[in-house]
Amino acid sequence: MIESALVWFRRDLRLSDHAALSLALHSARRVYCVFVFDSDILSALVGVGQTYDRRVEFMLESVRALRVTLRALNGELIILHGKAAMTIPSLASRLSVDAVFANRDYEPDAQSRDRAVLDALSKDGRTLVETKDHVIFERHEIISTDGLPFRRFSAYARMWRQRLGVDDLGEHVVEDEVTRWAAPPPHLATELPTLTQLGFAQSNLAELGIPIGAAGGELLLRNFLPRMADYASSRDFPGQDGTSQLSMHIRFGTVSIRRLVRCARERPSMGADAWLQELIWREYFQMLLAHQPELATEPFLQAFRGWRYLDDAAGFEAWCTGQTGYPMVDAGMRQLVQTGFMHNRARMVCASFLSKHLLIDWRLGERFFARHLNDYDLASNCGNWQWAASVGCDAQPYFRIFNPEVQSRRFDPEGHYLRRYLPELADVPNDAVHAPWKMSRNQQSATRCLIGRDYPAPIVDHQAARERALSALASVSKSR
DNA sequence: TGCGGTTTGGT
DNA sequence: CCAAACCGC
Repeated sequence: MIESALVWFRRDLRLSDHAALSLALHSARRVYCVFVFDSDILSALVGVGQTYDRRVEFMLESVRALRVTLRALNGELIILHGKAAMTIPSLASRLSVDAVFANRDYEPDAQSRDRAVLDALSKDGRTLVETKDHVIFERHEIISTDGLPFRRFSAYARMWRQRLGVDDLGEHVVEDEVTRWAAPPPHLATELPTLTQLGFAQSNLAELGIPIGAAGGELLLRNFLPRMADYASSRDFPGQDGTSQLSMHIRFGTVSIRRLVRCARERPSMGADAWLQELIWREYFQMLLAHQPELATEPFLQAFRGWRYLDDAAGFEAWCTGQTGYPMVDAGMRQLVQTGFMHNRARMVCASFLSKHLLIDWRLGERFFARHLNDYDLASNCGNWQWAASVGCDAQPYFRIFNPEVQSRRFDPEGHYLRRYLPELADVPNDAVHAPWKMSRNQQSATRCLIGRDYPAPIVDHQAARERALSALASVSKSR
């Protein structure tokens, strides 16, 4: 038992089932809690010209909620704004704690930050205790018999499921040790910065009605549980409420991943199984990136490293603004920019369109998603973009090219999703809404959707773009 | 979570 | 003759 500990909250903004907090409370007589608005991360966002960011607001409000919950248990949350690599060691020193506890973060930038924190702490004889919390299995726990990471998701998922036992899902209880909180010295800040102080303007997050904080995550989970059995069939339809809506909460740790897996296992069904499979995909990509940090910017397949994509500024602009002329692509992109979310079916179609139909570098698309996605996660985003671009680990075969019109007909037959984000298609009937360019001029007038005026003509012809992509990708694939 | 061709098994 | 299954890119 050590005398005192500091728990550093990062992307784990909850109190329940929290590995680092639980371990600290069971190891130290006095426990302090801190959250740092990391100026390195925030200024990087501002540096690329962001004036608003829904995630910063989500984080701010979730930290506020965390502080409320802590105070209700007679605890307190120290709140700092600065470079975490410097403020954490200096806070540890001011509080004279024996150790800092944090849940391990596997992203390359977080790894180097945490190494710097560890170095600084060690110089003063302190330690950084890192715990497993964000995943069920870390990168060395699920590997093939040759000691290397699995290159096929199916093999990885099979072992993941075989290995899973009750011990892996145990709750990291904190509620039984709430008497151990230490009151921070009065001169330490416990006030939240304002959005303006953090350097951001207000976004439309409040209008979107996304439940925030650990209570918000719990609310969404309870909303999903009765729908979970239908997940396998309903998740593919972007016009339906079939997905869990939990991705942002998984990203910020306002819900525990162990709790989610427990929920899936306690309610066996096709839907629960399909949902668990998606959670395993997440861990697969986390594991891959942890093994190979360069996958954040380089494709897994060597043959595509240094591959020259097309330089098509106009095409990229049309894609970003949802003006490609393909309704499923445009609806997805406009949903992304307007709400910070995009249904997964649309993500696949949009990613495929950029990398195959336009032959634009998947990294440009990855960066655009990074800028806008509320649930943005480096490992999942890079992994899925590489999958869609057919340059990744266990990627989609290069010859499988989504037809945006067919995807639209199959997964949004009534056009509900399309019309929600494309008001110019409001009067276009179902049989034409997936391919409005096929309407006659008379039909265009009658439905108040003149192609080229109210809604763009397709910027590329599907058939021609498909053949161009096939020959370009085939030449690379054959050369390796 | 492709597409366009051929095979197959039913009528 | 039809549609589902199957095959290779």
